[in-house]
Amino acid sequence: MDTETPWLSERRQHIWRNWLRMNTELPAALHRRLRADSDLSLSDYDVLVQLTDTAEARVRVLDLARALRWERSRLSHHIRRMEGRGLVRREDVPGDGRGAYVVLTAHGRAAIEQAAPAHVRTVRDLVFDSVDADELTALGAAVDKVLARLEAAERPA
Amino acid sequence: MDTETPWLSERRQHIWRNWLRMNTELPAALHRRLRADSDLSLSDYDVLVQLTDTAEARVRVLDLARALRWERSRLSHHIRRMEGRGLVRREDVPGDGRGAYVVLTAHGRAAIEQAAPAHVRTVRDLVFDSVDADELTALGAAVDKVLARLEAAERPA
DNA sequence: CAGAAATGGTTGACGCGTCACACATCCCCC
DNA sequence: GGGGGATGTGTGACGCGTCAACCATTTCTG
Repeated sequence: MDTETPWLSERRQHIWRNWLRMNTELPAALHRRLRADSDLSLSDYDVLVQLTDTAEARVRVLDLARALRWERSRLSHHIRRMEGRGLVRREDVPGDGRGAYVVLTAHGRAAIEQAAPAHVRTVRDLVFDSVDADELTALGAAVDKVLARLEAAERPA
Repeated sequence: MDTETPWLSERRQHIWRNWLRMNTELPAALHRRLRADSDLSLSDYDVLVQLTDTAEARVRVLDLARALRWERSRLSHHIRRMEGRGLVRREDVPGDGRGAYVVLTAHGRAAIEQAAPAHVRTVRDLVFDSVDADELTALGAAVDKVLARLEAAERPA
């Protein structure tokens, strides 16, 4: 506990507020555009990306949760909903009676292949086209450092 | 539509993924710590900050929504819950029969005054202590540009 | 090989955010 | 001054994320 607990400087406060604002509005904008261009939510998209990244288009639930950094239960709920829309399906794991695969369906593959180009364009349009090379480098470094700090701080908890 | 619709470069993809990850984990960490140190959620905190920023500790609902960049209905729901916990209360607006003030209660003031120092420390600990001056400058610039692009892109919609 | 503990996954309840709509009040203009 | 639209706010339904508990299976340990 500091003796004074000073507030953030004017400048830091400004950066911090804008940072927070971008943090809420950028995903919201990406989400809106993705929904406008496809029938996928941002979460659906993330799940499908993970599935298409693997050769078999088939991933164990826990591996998927780890890759997405989602809680198991969140993933389970989401998979159930995606299954209902025919984007993925569950399959038993031969060797392990507890396990379950999440498998990309043909419909799911078609959905992400149709959605991906516009989404990538949106990301480039809203983010990468806005910042120049130096800023991007600094941004990447800052992000890496904050992430490292986050992991160090939250690990022992 | 591009003829090729190229994916993002390896480097950009890396930055982008880490950016997204930080975007989800930093607020989550802030939220956890705030909850651990107080009875406030991050949203509660934001609302209370807006109220303490005004001399009268009393703000019109619509002004509050604009300041927070929240939807009116979201704010309405949230105020109802906060009212139930005694953090704020609603008051009629004398001149305008439709309007409503959101007023900070003594309990609400006590809550944020108790929570703020630790929260500010958390922000400094997790963010500002991690990045050096140059990176912070670039980060601020990048955030400003993305925000400007976002507003330009979403305005006509 | 019998428990006990760990692992993989699901479920239910609850708070939150969004969307569409409802509703009252105010303002304007004829 | 009496509609008609605009403005300010609240509500209900629904999808999502979290938390705690649960169940089935596997693995460990004696």
